[in-house]
Amino acid sequence: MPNEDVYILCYGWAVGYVRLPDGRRQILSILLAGDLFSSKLIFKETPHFAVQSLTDARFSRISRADLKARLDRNPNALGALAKVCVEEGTAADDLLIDLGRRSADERIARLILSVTERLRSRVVIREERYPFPLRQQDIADVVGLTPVHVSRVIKKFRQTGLIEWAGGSLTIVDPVGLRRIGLVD
Amino acid sequence: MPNEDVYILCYGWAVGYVRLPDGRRQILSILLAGDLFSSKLIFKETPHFAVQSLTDARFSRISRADLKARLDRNPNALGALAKVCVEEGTAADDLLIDLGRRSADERIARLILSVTERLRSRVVIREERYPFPLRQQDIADVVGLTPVHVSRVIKKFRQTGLIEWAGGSLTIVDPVGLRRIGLVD
DNA sequence: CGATCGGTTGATATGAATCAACGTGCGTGG
DNA sequence: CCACGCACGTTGATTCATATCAACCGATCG
Repeated sequence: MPNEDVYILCYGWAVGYVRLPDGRRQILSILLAGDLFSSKLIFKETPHFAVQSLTDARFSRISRADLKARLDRNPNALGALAKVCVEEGTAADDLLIDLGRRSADERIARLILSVTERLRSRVVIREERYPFPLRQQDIADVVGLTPVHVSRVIKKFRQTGLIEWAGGSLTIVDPVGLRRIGLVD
Repeated sequence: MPNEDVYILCYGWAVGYVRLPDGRRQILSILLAGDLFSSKLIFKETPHFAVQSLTDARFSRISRADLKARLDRNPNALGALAKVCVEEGTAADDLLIDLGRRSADERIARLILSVTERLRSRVVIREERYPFPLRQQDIADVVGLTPVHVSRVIKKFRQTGLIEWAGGSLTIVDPVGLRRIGLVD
């Protein structure tokens, strides 16, 4: 159904996803505090995906009409919006390349790297330890794999001393090694 | 390098793609006459992908500064641009779902359906026969498969009487059957 | 007329999925 | 406080979809 409003995640983690009728799920984006659910929804009343929180979360609602009015009045707000759109688009393109052309190891390494990178630009990180509330099922649904395969890859990453991950918090033990796997580009 | 201009495909077919250093290629979008190379490039000087034509093609160049000026002056042009951005974004999301969660058969059926759908809205089609200049390698690079696997799937589609395809032109013999494979959503 | 390009085909290999069992922590209700 | 159920992760065995390798074919073109 059409929706009058547009949402921003204020606190916590969430994902934007699509579920097919037979149960398959694809996560389109991982949302962190400060993210619009999608810039597309500013101009599109009927969303083509759903949003679900992974942690306690808060979001705020903005009336689309208000937002547009403010955009018209404030010309440099437009530039900011454009920037958000571009970032969202290139993130989608990056994920496309991952899903189309990269191996499971590469995809998961890159997911970890990209999320920690985004995290680092927003919150204070102490000694390479990041909050990481994604379940393995969620990771699987981002990178197009099975949760059991994700489990095996993560196990390998742990055993080779690349990462530590327990209780929703992650530390990258060997950033160089992880980048060697993920940063083919 | 930064680029002052922005391009529109006027005639022919092209693809926007990324090539990884080891040769792997992922096509991000199939461009038809009338398409912007990418709406992202209006606000972003350094493109993150390359474009290559599949047929004879013509494109026209527009200065980014001019375009922005025109956009400022003409408020309902902004709406048109927004629409293009949204369409581009949802197309990317659709492909993401394909690559992450759908089988080879589904992906290829959907690719055929989506391209013919776009084609139908722009040119006159006679008796379900479409121009289709993609090579199997190109199809493979869109849907994240190998050209030889694409060949096998196409063979199956031909043998089961779904499509005919030869000499760069395609006809959908059994649209219902093709949609039954591809339209799980 | 050989060379190249795109496609086809068969044999084989392999990455990831599937199926199934088990473990472990945790919240909840008795 | 215990017992149960549930969610999540792990592990092993097996299967399956797709990749890889290699040969060949037909059309096109210089």
